[in-house]
Amino acid sequence: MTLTDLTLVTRDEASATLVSVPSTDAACCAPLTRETITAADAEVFSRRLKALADPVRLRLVSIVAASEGQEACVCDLIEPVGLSQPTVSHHLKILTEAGFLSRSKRGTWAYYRLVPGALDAVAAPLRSV
Amino acid sequence: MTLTDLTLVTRDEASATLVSVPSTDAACCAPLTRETITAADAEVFSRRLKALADPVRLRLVSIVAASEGQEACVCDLIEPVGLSQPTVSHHLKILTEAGFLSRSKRGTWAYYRLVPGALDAVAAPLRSV
DNA sequence: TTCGTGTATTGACGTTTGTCGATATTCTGA
DNA sequence: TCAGAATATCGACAAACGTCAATACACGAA
Repeated sequence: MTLTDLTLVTRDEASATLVSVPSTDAACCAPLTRETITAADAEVFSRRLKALADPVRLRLVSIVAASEGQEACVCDLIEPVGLSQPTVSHHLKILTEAGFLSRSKRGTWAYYRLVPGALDAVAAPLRSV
Repeated sequence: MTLTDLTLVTRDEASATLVSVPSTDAACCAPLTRETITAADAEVFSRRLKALADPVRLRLVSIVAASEGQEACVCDLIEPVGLSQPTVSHHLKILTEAGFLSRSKRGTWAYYRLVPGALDAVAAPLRSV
């Protein structure tokens, strides 16, 4: 899990609210505009956003979602994004560790699949209603 | 505008789809899972996500939204995030240039306000329905 | 077991990012 | 006009990031 390396206290000279425990909300936290996000929740949420905030990774997610059976192997993704195989694997790892993709190996091929609801969970805290 | 430094063609040895023009969709692009995002749209969308993908900036957006009249001056934001004034101004600039906040100066104070619909516009392409 | 193929990891490199102190800018009030 | 206050910009620095070539690993086929 990516949560294991989460630093709960980044600046201990700051206020006590920075030490609060992350929300147990599946979507990480309440809508940003409804109540002030805690420092811990902001850390968790920004981690997920960072994983998505790269043009190559956005394309990978999109291509996987649009593929036959919502899954694709690495070999199918190298040519569309135009990067080296190690780089593509690296991006896929980041997306997988962030919970957006799941990996299943069949033979020598590694198939990546979109995790249902993962994108919606990120979108939820951004919605105003 | 931040769009002026957008490099439409990053790798000309890649496929022709990388050279396509960005979508005119207000939300930047169609849902990621509905159709494959173009390289240009991915560049634009990742720029907005990057602006949001920082724990301090998430807190700033959240605090501004929760403030009286949905606006706050820099002086109100320094203490809650526990960083220096130049750093807070820097983050506010990034959020403003990305279109999430608007700035209005009254006297020596600079008031930042949430741009209506800006967060929803980012959330839209992430939704599966 | 050995070979070939698909994928992951490692190590290196240049670029970008977040932060600060120092300083510049802009405005108010006297 | 000048002094002080709020904010923005600049320059520097360490840390994180994106990329690649080289290499290691895992698996199927012969």
